[in-house]
Amino acid sequence: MFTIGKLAKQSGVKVQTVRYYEQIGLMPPAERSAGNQRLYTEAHAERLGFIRHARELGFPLEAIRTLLDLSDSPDKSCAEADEIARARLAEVESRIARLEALKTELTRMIAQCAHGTAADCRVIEVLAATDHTFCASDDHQQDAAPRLAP
Amino acid sequence: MFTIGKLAKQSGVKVQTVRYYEQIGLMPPAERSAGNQRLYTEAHAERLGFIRHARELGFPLEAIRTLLDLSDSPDKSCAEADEIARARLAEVESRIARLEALKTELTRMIAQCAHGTAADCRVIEVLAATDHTFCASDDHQQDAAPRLAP
DNA sequence: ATAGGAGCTACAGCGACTGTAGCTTCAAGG
DNA sequence: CCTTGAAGCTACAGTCGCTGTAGCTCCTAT
Repeated sequence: MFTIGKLAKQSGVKVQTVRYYEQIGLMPPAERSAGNQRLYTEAHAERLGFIRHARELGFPLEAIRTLLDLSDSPDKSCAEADEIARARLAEVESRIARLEALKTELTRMIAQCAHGTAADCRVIEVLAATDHTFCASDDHQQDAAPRLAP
Repeated sequence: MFTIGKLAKQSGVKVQTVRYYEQIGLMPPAERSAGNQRLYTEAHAERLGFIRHARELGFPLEAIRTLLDLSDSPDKSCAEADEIARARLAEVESRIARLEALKTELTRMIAQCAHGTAADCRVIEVLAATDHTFCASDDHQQDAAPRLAP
């Protein structure tokens, strides 16, 4: 049995985050010591490790919830897990494609910058072109702004 | 002079978002009609177009604020704009690299899934491995969870 | 006995919006 | 002229996944 601090250190997740996971029901409520401190076992550490790893792979917490449910009931079909992973893969692939388009455009913008005044700045000029005249493709949408065109 | 609805439609930004940009000072306060409705000119439309385009390229609003300031004072050096664009490019490149690593790992996970029960599911097994035994690389960090290791 | 580190709860804040409630105003049709 | 419905207004809550803070209590070492 160890405290939340040890658990956090062991798993590389912050103390606050562990409490947050408990609050949203991703981690089960921990047992408490006489002085009301949370006490954890290896089982908790494993579950938290699972969550952390899934987060590193970019799965949203709701997906992780489902994956944990599946992992808790080993007799269920893993089709759902497969589907979640495939959806995440598709997402990653589409993000890569969009980012490649961004990279192309940013590279062009920067290459053409003559390092003069803002009036002649290619970077600013490209951004100001409402018609995307200077863009290599129209695909540079929805990166940091995922809901621009819903 | 046109209303916020036309401006929003014309520029592909939502009405709420336009008001939000005004609220945070990215768009100047609009003139108002007798009945207190916002009235916009072409100049506003251009500025909003600039913002939208920059958002599509993933620039954060603070960076856009700086870029707009530069664009408003054409005599300044464009070095700052160049720097912002370069920083964004670096960010995009590092995200691509990380996403490629994720893609590799997700692909492997999915390929090994035998479509049986959760007990034998490769997807779940990989996630449960706290030591990253099954990972092709340790680089699959900080995608959807950018602050896991701050 | 005391110091200080670790734990506790509760809540605010991040970025960039989005959605809702509950109003007022405007434009078109009857 | 009146009504209706769309579009506008403000103000605020919610999204996601945490992170940070305030103001406590508790545990451990000296």
